Amino acid sequence: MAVIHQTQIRQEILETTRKLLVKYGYNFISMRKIASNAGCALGTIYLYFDNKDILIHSLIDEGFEKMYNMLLDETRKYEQPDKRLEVLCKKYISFGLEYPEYYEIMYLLHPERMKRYPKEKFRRARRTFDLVAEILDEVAENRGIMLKDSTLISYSIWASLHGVVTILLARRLDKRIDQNDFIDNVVQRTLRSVI
Amino acid sequence: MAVIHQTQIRQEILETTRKLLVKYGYNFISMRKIASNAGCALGTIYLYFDNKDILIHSLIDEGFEKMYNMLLDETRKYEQPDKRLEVLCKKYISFGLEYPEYYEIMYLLHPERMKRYPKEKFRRARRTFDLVAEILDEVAENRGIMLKDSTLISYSIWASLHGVVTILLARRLDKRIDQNDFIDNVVQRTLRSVI
Amino acid sequence: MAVIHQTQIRQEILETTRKLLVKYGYNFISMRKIASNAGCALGTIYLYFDNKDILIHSLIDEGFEKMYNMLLDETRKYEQPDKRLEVLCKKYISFGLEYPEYYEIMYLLHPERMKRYPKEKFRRARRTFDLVAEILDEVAENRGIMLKDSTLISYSIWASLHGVVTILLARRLDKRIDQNDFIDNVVQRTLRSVI
Amino acid sequence: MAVIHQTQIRQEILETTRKLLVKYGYNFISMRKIASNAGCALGTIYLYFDNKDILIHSLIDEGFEKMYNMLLDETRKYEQPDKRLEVLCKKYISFGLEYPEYYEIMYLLHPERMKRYPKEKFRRARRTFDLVAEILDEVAENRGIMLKDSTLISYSIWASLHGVVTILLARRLDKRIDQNDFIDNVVQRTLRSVI
DNA sequence: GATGAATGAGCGTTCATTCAT
DNA sequence: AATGAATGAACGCTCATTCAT
Repeated sequence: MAVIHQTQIRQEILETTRKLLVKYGYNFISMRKIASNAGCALGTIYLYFDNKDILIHSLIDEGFEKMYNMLLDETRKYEQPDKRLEVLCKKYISFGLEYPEYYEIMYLLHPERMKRYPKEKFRRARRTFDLVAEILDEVAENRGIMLKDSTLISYSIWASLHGVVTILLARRLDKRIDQNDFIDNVVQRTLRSVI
Repeated sequence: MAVIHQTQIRQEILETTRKLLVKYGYNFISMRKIASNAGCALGTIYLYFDNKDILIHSLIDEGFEKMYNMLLDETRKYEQPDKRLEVLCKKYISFGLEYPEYYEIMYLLHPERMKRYPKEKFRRARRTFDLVAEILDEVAENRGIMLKDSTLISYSIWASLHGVVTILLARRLDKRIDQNDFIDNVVQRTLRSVI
Repeated sequence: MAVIHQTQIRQEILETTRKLLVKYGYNFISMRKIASNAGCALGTIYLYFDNKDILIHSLIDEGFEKMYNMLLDETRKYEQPDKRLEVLCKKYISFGLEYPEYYEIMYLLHPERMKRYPKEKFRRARRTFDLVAEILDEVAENRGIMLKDSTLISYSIWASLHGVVTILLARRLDKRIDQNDFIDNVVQRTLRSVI
Repeated sequence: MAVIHQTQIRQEILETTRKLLVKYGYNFISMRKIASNAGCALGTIYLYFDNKDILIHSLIDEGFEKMYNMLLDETRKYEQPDKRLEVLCKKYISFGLEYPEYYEIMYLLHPERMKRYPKEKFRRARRTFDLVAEILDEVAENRGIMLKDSTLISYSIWASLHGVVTILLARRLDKRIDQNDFIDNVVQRTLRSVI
């Protein structure tokens, strides 16, 4: 019972933090605001998270988990390798745009500046690349060719997708350009260039 | 003499800010840290910059100027359009890696933190895209085709290059992958996919 | 227990602020001086008062309340209208001299510094004038005359009383003149001139 | 020549300070603003005034001088004692309203809080009261009575007039009351009550 | 386990004053 | 005599963290 209760408060804190993160951004959330929005006392947060960094890190973990599951679910819907790769790219971008709060803390914070974040946790992020690499191998096999280094290409593809997301999240796309055209162009270029 | 001295301190403040930006990131620099690292009093900064935003904006301006000049100089060395596009891409990435402090504030700062930034200054940023679009038109002309929208493609290319830079600056590239291979792969994919 | 403790610190802050107001005046008190004199941390003040203005406003409220009650209590002791008016005048002055800290912020603060003061609270201040007007009407009725405008005369009387208080608080009365003679003279002139 | 020049800058500084005082109020003027508005360097002010307080004090001196001269000029226009007293009262109030910047520093600053102000300078202020007392004596003589203490009555009258000015400067007069009616009522009450 | 009052370092900014030139 | 760059204490305020209850 007690354990269940603990988990409930913990989850409530995490969810509230996520909501505040999307609403106000990383720099404008405070432990006070989190506590009052989560409906618990300020001190209570510290029972579940040693400090603010660790709370944020927990969200990062959640984010990697959520993204991986979403990409996996989406790609499972299709069988054709090229199609699987296409939906993977599109879903990656839409995840970033749909969950900017996750995306920001997952990919925009410098690991070196997050001194208290255990670096081995970033390994969890790697699962996403393994998924891309896997699908790339399928694509290659399907096309009857050999990919020299599907991991390298995975990261290369990621660069383009990540570029799209960060540009859009930072609202740096020129107003004269349609967001969907922009996304489509990058995705098509990316698919076209994979050999 | 006095003027030289003025410029020295002003430059010292700008350089210190740049260094601290690399080291700690935008969110964790303060006027106090800048002052103490620059070896001047807190109030002295305000003799040269009206407020923190304007100090940062001065760096942004410098960054846009520097980047544009570097890209222009580099592309001028070559005549062949495809070559010009290639060195443009490579130089863009190397600028980002060489001047991370500029790159961060130029392209990663959230618009909400740029509220005080005079909008007309963003035009300076656009010059880079104009340069890309211009070279793209040359490439198309050279290949005897018409580009429907070189501006859209400029931004699309930018997304890939920007993705590379941000991944590398955030130290998110898997250690098993060679940084130069990564850069080359993205650049080659990018060039290959431009039609 | 906790509540009592809360109230104690809150009261300590209010009292300290009052003392510092007398000693240094509105312009030279700071949250830091208040905190150190109240024996608490700077941040603690903000647990009880959202900002400096609200802290001052709380004192203003207290002052209006206290003054009104004192005047009401004093005038209730007497029945004869002229006597009631006389004690009202004298009590007004003695309130000002006894609680200079209240008086200063109640009546000497510039409107520009009161911008955050909720305007409806000024109504509380008006109760004092209503009391004067009321007694003036009694005086007139008692003398068998009609006062054309008891509100105007209330403010006119106030001017004289306020003048006395501010002169004495600013220590501007010539040393050769006895303070009590001064007060008596103004009060007698005031009473005599009311028709 | 040099002396004349000195005096010119000194006067420019004093005038600028006065203007800024009326425009922004005592708390919002700074030595920097004074210097830039006076068209001299910041350091130059310190050649003529040891510190900010002394600069303000010089203005106080000017104010007392100016007020005395204005009251003297005005009362000299008339011969009839009661009339002379009336215009004295009215001029006093109109001086306060016309030169709020002077009035504020002359009469609203606590001498104790102006630690560096030489107290003997306040004696200059006394000339005004001497003028009132003088006219009061004329009034009494004219009416064929003896004033027991014209100095006391001078201060008593002053209290009423000072009350009017401070209420109006602090914008504390009820909006429903006409300012001129208010002034007239106090002046008439004051004149009527002088015996 | 849960609370929330209390802390104090830190923030961006202002400003009277000093002093080398 | 005149300058203005430089200083550093002070301001109002925020916030992560601690700890007695």
